[in-house]
Amino acid sequence: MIDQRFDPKAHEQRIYQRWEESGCFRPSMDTSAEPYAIMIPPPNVTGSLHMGHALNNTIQDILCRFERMRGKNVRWQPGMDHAGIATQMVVERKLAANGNQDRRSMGRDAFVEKVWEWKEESGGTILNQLKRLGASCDWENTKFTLDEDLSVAVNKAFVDLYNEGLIYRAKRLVNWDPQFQTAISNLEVENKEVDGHMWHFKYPLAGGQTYTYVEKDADGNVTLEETRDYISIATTRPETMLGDGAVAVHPSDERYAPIVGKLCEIPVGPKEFRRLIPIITDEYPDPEFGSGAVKITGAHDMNDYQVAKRGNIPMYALMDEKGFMRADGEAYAEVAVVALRIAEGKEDFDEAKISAMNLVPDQYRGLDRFEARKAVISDITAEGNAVMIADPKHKDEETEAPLIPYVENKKIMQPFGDRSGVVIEPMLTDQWFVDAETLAKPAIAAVREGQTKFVPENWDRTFYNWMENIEPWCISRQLWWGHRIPVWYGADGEVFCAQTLSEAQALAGDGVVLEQDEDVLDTWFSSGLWPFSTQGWPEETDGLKTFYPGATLVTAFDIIFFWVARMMMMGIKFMDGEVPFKDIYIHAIVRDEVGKKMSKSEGNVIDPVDLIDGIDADALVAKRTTGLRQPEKAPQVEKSTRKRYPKGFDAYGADALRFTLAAMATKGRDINLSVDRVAGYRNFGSKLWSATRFAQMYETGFDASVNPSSLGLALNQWIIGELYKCCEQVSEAIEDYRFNDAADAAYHFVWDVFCDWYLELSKPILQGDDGPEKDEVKAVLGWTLERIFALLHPFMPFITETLWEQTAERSSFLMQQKWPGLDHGFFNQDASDELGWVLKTVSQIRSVRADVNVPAGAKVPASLVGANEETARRVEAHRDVIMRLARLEKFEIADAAPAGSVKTVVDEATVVLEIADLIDSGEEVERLDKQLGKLNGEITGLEKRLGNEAFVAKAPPEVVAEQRERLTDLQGTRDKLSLAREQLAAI
RNA sequence: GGUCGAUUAGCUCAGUGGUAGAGCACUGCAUUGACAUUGCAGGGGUCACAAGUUCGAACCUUGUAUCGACCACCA
Repeated sequence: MIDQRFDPKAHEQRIYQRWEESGCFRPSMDTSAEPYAIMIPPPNVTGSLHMGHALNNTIQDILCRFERMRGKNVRWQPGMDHAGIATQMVVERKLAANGNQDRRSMGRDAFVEKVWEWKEESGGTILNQLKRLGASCDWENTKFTLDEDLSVAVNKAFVDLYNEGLIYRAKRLVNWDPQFQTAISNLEVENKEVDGHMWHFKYPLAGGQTYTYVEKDADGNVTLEETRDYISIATTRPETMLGDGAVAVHPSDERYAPIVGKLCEIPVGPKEFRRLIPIITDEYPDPEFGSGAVKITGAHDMNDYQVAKRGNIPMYALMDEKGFMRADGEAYAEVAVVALRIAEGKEDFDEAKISAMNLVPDQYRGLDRFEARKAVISDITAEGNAVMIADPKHKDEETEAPLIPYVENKKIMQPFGDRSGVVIEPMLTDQWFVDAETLAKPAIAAVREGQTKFVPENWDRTFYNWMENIEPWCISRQLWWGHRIPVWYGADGEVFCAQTLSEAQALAGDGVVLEQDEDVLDTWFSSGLWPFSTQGWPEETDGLKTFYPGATLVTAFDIIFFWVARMMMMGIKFMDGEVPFKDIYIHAIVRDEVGKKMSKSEGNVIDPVDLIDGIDADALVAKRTTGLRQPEKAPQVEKSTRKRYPKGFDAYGADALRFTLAAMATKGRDINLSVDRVAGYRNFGSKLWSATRFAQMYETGFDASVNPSSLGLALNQWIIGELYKCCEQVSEAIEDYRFNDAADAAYHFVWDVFCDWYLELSKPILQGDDGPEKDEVKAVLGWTLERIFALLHPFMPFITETLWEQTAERSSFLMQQKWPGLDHGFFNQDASDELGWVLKTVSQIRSVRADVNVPAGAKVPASLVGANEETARRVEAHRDVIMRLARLEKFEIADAAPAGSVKTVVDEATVVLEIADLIDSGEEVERLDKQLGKLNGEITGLEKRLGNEAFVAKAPPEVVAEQRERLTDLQGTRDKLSLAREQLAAI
């Protein structure tokens, strides 16, 4: 006999170890079996399991276990991502904490060695957490993106793309992270709205020239006309004025037509060396916005960069890699003179010359960019070059309002590094790029042609939208942790791209001294190769042949661009045009139960491991309040956590968590995770456990063989039919990625049908005399339970495997058994009708008893009036069990009902409870009236519909017939009930 | 500005044109034998709003309102 309850802690890890040791997670490599592969989205080596991972991996595990049981050759490919920036950050912080070391003083090799040490010691806890969840990955084939074989793949991919011209080096404006001092891709930049200011400054015209500035309204009437010796500019980033190369206005802007082509002065820096820049036209400025004139700082703004390129405007870089104003090069006085000659067209320039020029005036050199901003603003204002307006604070006063500098407070979008959280600075630097546009085309086509399908399909719009507007992908990072770019330079900068140093040397020729590029590749470059690099590419391995393309990619939408798109591009490119996976299942983001994103700063994170192992309230609060960025938030977090989870979390176990996630995994977008539901599904596991215990009490034969088509009892035929129906529903739902439907179908069958009905119905037989009927029920009971174990196994692997193990001597694991319902579909309509009638009869009698307040324990005499032959037969067959479940003293066929009894109609017959003395006839009339009212409402509706000629003519005939039949049934019921009511009222 | 989505029971959510559903919560009853992590019964919804298509709309179309996500943005 199994224990009274299932204790997850006693079994989960033990069972997992047994599975792993026996090699159950390895692919069968059975050549006759259909291959089935899922590539895990490799978690960061620094990562630890969060709810998103738990959902993601539960879904993958359900698919893998399901397909494995269906006989497929399954590889769930696990591994980890080296996560360049994140990992380097972790280790750098750790070094700083332990003795103030920094990577630059250590040197590259020593630092990288440290990271490896850290990886071996602390990296990859997430993989062990996945095991706690029950993930059936092929662990023996675990890969890491920096493994030697994967690095070979990375180098080959790079070299091939380079040789085809799809990777190139260029000087471009890229997103620069001043904290990590590296370029990052567009995707790693998060644009956030922040409170900002827009300053308005005057750029004086060269040589004191003036012009007539005219503003007109929509009808062409002059609203302002004045003589100006300046052009007004608005900016949110005054410090970049130092690098302006021009002022641009729209070609159609009449206000500035008189001064286009003239020079104006940047009103900052030493007076005697003021730089002059040309006023040019470009389509970019919006005449409606600000003053209509835009300062062009090609080296520090993405839009200005385009304008500068079009107009051949020099792009002066102002900052160093830390985001400080440059302090290198010649003194400002000397450089400014050169810049003036360039602006006047008197001196030629090229890229190298411009980038060597440091146009930061001496007094700003070395300042942090935000300090420099303050200084620039105050200097310009002091000199009187700020645009002034009347102070709005004084607008109601009679005296003239004093003038103040024109500074607008407004929300501006600012780019932040998604890892560092600091403001990103566009910087002109040499970087490596992938020609993403070329690679994207076949990937777009593959989705359009249906070689790869998004599930739910509307995500393809998001995919197209991004892929069709894709920009060159910046793949070089100024980091040390990652795949070093396989490019070597000769002494004169000649480029040799090759997979190894010796190959590069061969290209360069003997004796040439080669230096390898210092940069590493974007982590996503190697992740993009994951579906084939993990299977041995570029070697033609069995793994590659068998498991490429994979079946399904399971991931969240926030990674479609980062990863999915790149795998599509790379997979098609390197695997002869074949897509890396057939389906892309995009699942929801897990939020807290009120729909808030889980975040450390909100203190609402639910750690999956806490739900599995349990955590008490104090520990939970402590966990949620430590590490908050805003300490003032902590007390609130503590309060809300204690209120919501006064007892912390029970140890619900992995199965309950998995089942919850599956049941909530609809094809919508968000999952609001409620701990109550986890508790509910933990109870479901207990229910199954105790049902098994029940079976054991009657010495049920587990491991028995049952032939569904040669059973004697309708009860058994019925439950097996229901089981198969359920198996089919679950299979179809999983195939269709409707995990919630699959979980619901299984839950409903096990609890509502099997436990609540089958077990109750079987009790009289199990507790009765020995004989063939009892033997059959015992066999079917055990057999059905075993199929239930199998059916639930993909969702609840631990408890089902434990039950399997503990109910009989087993020669193999449950996870290796056949998926139920494959071989013999069995459904007996007669048995289904018959048991349907039993269930209906019992339920209705129970309902009536409760309605008229018959004491729950009282046994009442009952009879059935108007039963046809078949019903009479059913009464004989099921009398015992009906009497037991409905608590009847007798249940007999009768010709007429005794007066004053309580009645309910089941199909053609009327059940009569002979309890006139127990009840108040007035209340009973009321009850019947209520039911009749409901019935009449429905009948009226149906009659109206069926009376509508258009309905009868146009609706499908089967629908009309169905409604007719329903109407007849309802009318029959109504007639019987109203007869009962009249009899009762007559007393 | 572009794109996608949501609005159904007190709460969290299913529901692809034909009788409005689940879990939790709530109410009443039930305690020796599988299970109180339980059982039985019950209350509770104008499916955001409006118009349209249709014999018939929670579902299709259009519009409105509110909320959300992503992308791109005005110096």
